[in-house]
Amino acid sequence: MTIDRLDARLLVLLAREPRIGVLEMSRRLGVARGTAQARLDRLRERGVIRGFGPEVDPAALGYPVTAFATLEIRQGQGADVRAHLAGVPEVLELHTTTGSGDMLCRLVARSNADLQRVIDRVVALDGIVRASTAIVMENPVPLRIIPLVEQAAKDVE
Amino acid sequence: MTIDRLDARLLVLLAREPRIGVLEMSRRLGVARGTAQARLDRLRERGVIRGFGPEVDPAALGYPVTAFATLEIRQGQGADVRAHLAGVPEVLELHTTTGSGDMLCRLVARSNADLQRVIDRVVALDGIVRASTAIVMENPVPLRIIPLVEQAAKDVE
DNA sequence: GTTTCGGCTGGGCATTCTGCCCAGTGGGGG
DNA sequence: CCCCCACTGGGCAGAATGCCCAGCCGAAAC
Repeated sequence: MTIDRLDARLLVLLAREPRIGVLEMSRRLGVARGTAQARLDRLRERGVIRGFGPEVDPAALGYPVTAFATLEIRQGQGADVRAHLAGVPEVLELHTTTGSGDMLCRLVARSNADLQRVIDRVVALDGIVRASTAIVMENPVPLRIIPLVEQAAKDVE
Repeated sequence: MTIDRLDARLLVLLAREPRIGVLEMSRRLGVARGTAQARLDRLRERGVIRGFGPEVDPAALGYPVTAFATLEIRQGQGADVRAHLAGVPEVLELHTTTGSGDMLCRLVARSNADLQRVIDRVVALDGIVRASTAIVMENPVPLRIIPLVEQAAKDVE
């Protein structure tokens, strides 16, 4: 459940230049190809690397508006709400959080006006008592993992 | 600023099996290799595909606790706060949102107890007036993009 | 109507990478 | 003290890549 410096360097390298192959990776890291290959395989096995899915920009798909909605859920309606929200394409992410039946979800929309449509669709379910929405204006720190990887590697030293 | 059905099929295919190459992709899609290559290049140029970074699971790095913190910011301190939070590895993401100087950030920690340390570090700055934290218990819908891609393709038809 | 142009096809080419194998080495744990 | 595991450095066939080409087609421009 931990990574060493070589793993960390590998992850950072992969994060910066995802398209490089195992051979090039081994060259940059200064290890044999088999080693790089084995490390990579192990990271995937252990679940550290979940996958290499393409990062798609919703804005480039025509959904430039992002918002976070906090949902207050009626007791015992959790499963219904989850299923409902999973069926809404504009819901990119859903978490259940501490607090009285609360959920937090990330939404996207084609415009601020369109956001209303999305929210209406989200709350169009009995199990949802109330929704409080915060529209994202800026994203000073986009989802990142490198600093954490480096921190995790340091903690092991 | 839009994608057609072939683009959508390509994105979905790529999301499901990220490691397949251009040749295999063209076979699955039933088009010439050059076409698949060209579509892929264009999607990257247009910014629809931002990259293929590895998806790293913080839990597997030893950070199984995720939380969202809403920060109330003192007027005019935005830049300081952004710089401060960018320097904290456990801050995976930061957004500025509508509302009075509010920000929303995603945090991870090694444990619930460790979360206290992270929050302390986050709020250790004059510019931050107050922090309200919600700990994530479940993640019924992990960050996803496929449904939105399919929706975007349908809207074009 | 006719021309032009961008996208797609299907193919060929040299280069590179992959997946898989091997024997040999070195250090740490049993 | 020995064994095991990780790493090294190498070889091999097969596959994919990057890059080129000529030809075809439909749509938009003229």
